[in-house]
Amino acid sequence: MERKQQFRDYLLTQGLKSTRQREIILDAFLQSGGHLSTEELYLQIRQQHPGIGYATVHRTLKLLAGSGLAESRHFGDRQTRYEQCSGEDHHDHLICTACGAILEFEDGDIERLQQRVARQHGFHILSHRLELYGRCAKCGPE
Amino acid sequence: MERKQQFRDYLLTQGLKSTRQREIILDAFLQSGGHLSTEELYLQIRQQHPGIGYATVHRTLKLLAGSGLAESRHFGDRQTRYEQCSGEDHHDHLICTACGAILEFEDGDIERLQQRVARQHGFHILSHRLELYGRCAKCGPE
DNA sequence: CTCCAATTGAAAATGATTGTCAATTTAAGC
DNA sequence: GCTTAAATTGACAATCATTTTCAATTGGAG
Repeated sequence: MERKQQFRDYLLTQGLKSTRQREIILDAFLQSGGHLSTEELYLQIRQQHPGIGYATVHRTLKLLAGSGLAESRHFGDRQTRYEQCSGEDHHDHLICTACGAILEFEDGDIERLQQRVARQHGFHILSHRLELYGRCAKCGPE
Repeated sequence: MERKQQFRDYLLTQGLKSTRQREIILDAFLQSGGHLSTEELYLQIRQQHPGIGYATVHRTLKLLAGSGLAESRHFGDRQTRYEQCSGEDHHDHLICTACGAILEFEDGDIERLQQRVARQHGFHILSHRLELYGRCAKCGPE
């Protein structure tokens, strides 16, 4: 799988080593679908691999972020969450305050308007974060 | 001043009391301009009022958020920041990754597109957060 | 295979935030 | 103004997520 090779390449270029634990954590992360906190991933991995420590999961997630396979995000709560990212296409989030569901979306029109705002203020945008909080269709408007 | 009365009213409706400390903290907060962390406000207040404790500043900021005078925000770092808010008009942020400057802006067009996105996904938006990270005019494009 | 550097896992350290509690202060009722 | 119950304060401890430490282990280049 290409993702796994991308991670190994990243480790090589940084003078780091491939380990059994890092492979396991990478697998679990890729299978998980995204938006997991360190703790959630740790608990999940522990079921199959009780020997792997919290610190190792934490450190590996930071490596994944460095390699471009993961991106760290902070939503309302205090936990850092990591999501898979394909590398180029950016997306934003709809977050249901009732059930905690996280939906992703992209909107080129909004991005264009962001550029316009930045221009008006002499800014050069490097990245952005857009999160819409509310209630999803399932949970109803109130 | 109307703001100060708004806070006193809020305390009354909640069965809470006006105190010397809360007045001092409110004054300092209103004068500060906004985007302060608890620690920054605490350090500033301590210069004039060494007796006021960190916990009291922290608790009062939460009250201010409850009263609608302040809003808590999380930018990249782990600290909670509080900013003044007039109550109704929402604004978003341009954040310079070089010098840390925080600019505010409003853009009705973007808000309208956000509503469109929400509609498309069956969401009912209650609030949102939009932050544009980049380099400000002073710091230059790179 | 050897060896050095990187890695691991357990535990401790950190940093922001929140809780505890005895002493104090507020404000409502007299 | 005085009394009193309840809220508040401030110092300190507890908590929670995250990060570091360190001795033991492991990876992989030579």
